[in-house]
Amino acid sequence: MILLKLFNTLTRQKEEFLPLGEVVGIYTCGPSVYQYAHIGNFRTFIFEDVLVRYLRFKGYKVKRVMNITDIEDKALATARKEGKSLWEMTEYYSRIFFEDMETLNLLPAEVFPKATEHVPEIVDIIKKMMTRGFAYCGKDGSVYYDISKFPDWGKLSHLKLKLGKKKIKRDEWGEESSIISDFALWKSYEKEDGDVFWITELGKGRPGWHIECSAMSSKHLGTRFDIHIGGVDNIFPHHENVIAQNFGAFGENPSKYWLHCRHLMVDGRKMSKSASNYYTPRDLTGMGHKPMAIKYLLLSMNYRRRLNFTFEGLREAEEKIEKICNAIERLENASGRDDAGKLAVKAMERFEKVLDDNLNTGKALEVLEEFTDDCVKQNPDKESSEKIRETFKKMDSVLGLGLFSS
RNA sequence: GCCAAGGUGGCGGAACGGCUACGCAAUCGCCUGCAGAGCGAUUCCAUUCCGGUUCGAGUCCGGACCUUGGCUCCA
Repeated sequence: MILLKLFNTLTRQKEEFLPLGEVVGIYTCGPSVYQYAHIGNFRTFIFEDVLVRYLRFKGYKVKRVMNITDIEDKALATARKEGKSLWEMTEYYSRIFFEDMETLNLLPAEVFPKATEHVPEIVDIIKKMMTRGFAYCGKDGSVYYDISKFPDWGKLSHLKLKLGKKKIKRDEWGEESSIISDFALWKSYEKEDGDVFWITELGKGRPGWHIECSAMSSKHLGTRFDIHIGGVDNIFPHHENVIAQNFGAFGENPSKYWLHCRHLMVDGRKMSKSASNYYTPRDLTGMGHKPMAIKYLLLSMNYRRRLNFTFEGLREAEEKIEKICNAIERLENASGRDDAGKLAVKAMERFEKVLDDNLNTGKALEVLEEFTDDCVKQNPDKESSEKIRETFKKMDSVLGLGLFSS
């Protein structure tokens, strides 16, 4: 079997994918459920989906965990502002998220752990860090990670920051951004938290932002698993801190491969919630665009490259999908004489080759398009048209474009 | 400022140091009762700039300029 190569942020190199054990463990940073997820977020989720599908296609068993971040400063602030309870709000946006996943034909993860349902595990892992001397209790009652104890800090993001002693409890911009700071693992209760608190051995309070990923990944995948994925904006500080935490608690980096999906741009700028220049899947479907066209567009570029979202691109994606579906439909009544079976074999080989190279979905779509063109030009006989259909099915099982569902 | 990524036709985007993809747009045909879809053909003075290496550079080296991203909200 040809090996898949993946770009590991940790080493900044493409590496051959060699799993640690029988089942490939994948942890993916899921949505923060205080807003609608936008198609930039979904670029990462779609990439993850194709990776999982492709690994299964290659015969691996995969266990994927996708966390649901249902507690953090922004979520609390949003709930307060909208006059809703945190639970009410996160429940709503989680439901929407799952609906959107289905709309985009994304496979569900094996586990969708919620931060609020893992407080005992969170407390436990913080206690481990304290026992091992990586965490301490601050004067304000919060528990902080002592960054000076972790020599490898910064290895993932390659940032050269100065060691400082500024503590960050709230997830806000520090005034001196070039100074590394101890960050909160457990945030002591404050009035604005309202009814959101847990009474634990660490006192009355709530989990910090980064800790859930350490707690939930170690619970559901063990302290060492294969792949951790997220958007590039998670590299720093989130994943850097996750690595620090795991080292503090278990003495090792939790993941062998760290994959990061680059941002989706709109009009040449990053699509983000804070810049409010984003579209959600339902914005676009509401305008009459097909979900699979959105997906097609988001897959049309290798995940490590920036992709600029335009409506022209969306329209093109729509046309390409239609073209492919039309070609498949025609095969149904094929009654020609050409033995086109070779086409299918060749296309499949190329398809795998480009995906093996760091999951280049953009090129995979090109292969799919060219294969479509080739098939249309021929007049396949019954037998080879069956082969061709099978090949389309296989490709679709990896890309999840629902080519056969209409 | 520091750390990255990148600059290719009207647009989007490929390209082991050699044969100048491909798609969109545009034009013309074929097919069609009309439309759509499909097929064929055609058009377009493209590699940010300046040096260097080479028989040969979009590709390698050096230097500018510009764009974007990260630098404690974020997929």
